[in-house]
Amino acid sequence: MGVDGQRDAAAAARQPTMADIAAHLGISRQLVSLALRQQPGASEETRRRVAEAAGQLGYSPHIGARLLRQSRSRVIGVIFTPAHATEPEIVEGIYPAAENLGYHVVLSAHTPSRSTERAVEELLGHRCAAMVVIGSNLDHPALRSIAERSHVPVVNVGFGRRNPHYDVVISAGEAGIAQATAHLADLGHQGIVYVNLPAMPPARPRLNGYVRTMEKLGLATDVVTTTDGYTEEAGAEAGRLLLGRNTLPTAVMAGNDQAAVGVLHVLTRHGVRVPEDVSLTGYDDSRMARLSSVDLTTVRQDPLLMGTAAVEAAVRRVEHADAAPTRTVIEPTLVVRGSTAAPRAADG
Amino acid sequence: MGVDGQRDAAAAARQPTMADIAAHLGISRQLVSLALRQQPGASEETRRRVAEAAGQLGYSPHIGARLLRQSRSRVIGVIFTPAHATEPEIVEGIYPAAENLGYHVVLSAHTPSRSTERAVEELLGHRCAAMVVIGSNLDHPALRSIAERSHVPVVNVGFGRRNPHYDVVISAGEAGIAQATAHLADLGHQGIVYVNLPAMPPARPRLNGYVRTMEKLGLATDVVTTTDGYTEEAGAEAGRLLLGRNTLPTAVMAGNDQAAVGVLHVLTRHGVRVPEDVSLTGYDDSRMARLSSVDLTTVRQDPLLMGTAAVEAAVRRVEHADAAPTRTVIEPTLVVRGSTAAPRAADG
DNA sequence: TTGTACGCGTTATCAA
DNA sequence: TTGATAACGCGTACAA
Repeated sequence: MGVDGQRDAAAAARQPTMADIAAHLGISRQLVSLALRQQPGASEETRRRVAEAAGQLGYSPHIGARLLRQSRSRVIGVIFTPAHATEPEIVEGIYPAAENLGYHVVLSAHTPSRSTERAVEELLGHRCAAMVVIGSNLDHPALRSIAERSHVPVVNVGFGRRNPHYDVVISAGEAGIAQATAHLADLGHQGIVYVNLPAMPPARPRLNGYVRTMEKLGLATDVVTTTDGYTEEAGAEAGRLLLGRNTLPTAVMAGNDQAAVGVLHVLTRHGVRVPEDVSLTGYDDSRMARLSSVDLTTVRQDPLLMGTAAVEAAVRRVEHADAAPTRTVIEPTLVVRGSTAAPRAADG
Repeated sequence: MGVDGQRDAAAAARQPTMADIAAHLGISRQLVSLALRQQPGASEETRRRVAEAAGQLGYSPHIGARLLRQSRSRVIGVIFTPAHATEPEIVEGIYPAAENLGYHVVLSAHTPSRSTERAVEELLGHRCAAMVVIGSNLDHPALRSIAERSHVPVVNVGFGRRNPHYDVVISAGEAGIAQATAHLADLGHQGIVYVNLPAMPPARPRLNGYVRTMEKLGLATDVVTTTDGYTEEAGAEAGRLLLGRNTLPTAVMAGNDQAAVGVLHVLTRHGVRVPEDVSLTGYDDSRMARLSSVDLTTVRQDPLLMGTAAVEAAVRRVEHADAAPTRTVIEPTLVVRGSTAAPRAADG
């Protein structure tokens, strides 16, 4: 009782531990551990009492201590950029996927003031078993270097070719843009402009999808290239370039949703109606695209699926040390909304 | 040499530890610890060799082990919603602020599939010294319960009154809206509609700011209330309500930027020009508001400042156990852009 | 300047 | 079914 009292009093100051629960119930720490982990070795009655005491004392397991003891880490580190558009949704997909496979998630933000290097360093400090890097601005050598130095499997999400150093999870940008292009051609469009955003990491496959599909359809390509960035601002720049032409095209495809919204703003502000005068498509199926006021035809990457694929690739590498890095391609789907319609010439 | 060789070989499989560095250099592990932490007790030469070996072996300190050993935790847990608009910017402000004060940051996401409770549980598992909760959808009793059960200081960012259970960091919504209202009145507007978003946690003070300022100016209040949500969709709903009226007001103030953009989309799509026909204001100075295609007059909350204030409040509570929770009000500033102008009647 | 001994909270191995 | 003991990586007295 004297010892219990001391334990209880001390527990008020710090987070309760297994020892506190054990002292509280008058049993050993180890038994508490077994009971909490649902391992064989504790009686039903003991299990019940331990669970009750844990809830009552506000016990939560010390993740660091557990990790320290266990030989193998069950932590997946995730590097992401908070301010970006699609990445948060991928993060949302990572949590349930990791949980299903029995892994923890530790997030590390990459911001203008916090380099990817720092984010990596922190994740290694948490002894993550693998790292998922979402939408980084790193090139192949940089990613390769991280994978080699960190001694843990690395999964790059968003772009990249198959390679022996890190896994890649990617949406089939070429196929997605091809679908959107074919959709516009089916509606009767012939003058289809593509707004290329070279600063966007997965810009190249999307451009390829446009060029190849147009060639296959026997249509002339018409690409507007923005100078920098790949957000609304870049789209607005493209919109102004289009307005400076003698005649507008009947359809515009933007490299992503944000740029499409930038185009939309500029066009509508100048009295051009979408889709009556110009059809418009985006890419990503971001939240903005779904707004009734935007209602953008776009291509869905399924960020949840990408998050799941990233976790599965990571866990596969963790649990099979000799497995070679893979490249997973998530097939995108066209989402037709109100921003595309047949061109007026084809109407009459 | 035999022992060193074993250490080196074993280090290839796991992350290197201080013991690996020590074995590599033939010195004691504790000396490595002193040298790495820049503590007195190691020679200049030793320090240099240790730093070199650490870099060479790819050593990074084991955060969990360090936390376990040290009596006091220097970790600040942050709960945020990845998909929200302003919160990521607050997160970006938290990192440098925490670093300045010598604290680590551990993020925990609150998503549709991951409750705040879970996020709290995980942060407690990391033995954070304090928790910062950003833009939660919890009410006062829930926050109070978290603060009491977790035994660590809690800082709520975004809304809330002063109370004895947790700190509050808030932007002065009333003052911000008052500034925007006065700005519109100065331009000559008299029929100023406020788009109230009751689902938004800090809705009340903003509404108050509008009502009180209008009364002070002797103008009639005119509030449009949305049914749910507080994003573009809610703004679009308000925009449609306004279009259904016989005459449009000359100025519309939205409860936040997202709603303002929703209003903007609906109005411009129906041929209403902003600001020529209707002036429009938002709140938050989000990235969207700064886009040249949106160019929204808004109120700046300074998310970085809020992040800094949240960290400072948390650290204060951590380092002064008997300190009472505070309420920090960040003064917002009006940002005048192109979406507001004098009404046409006042022009002639 | 360097090394020894111990403990943080947990899990794992073994014996009772 | 339970309990003693060791170990994970690190920091910190204290001794050499």
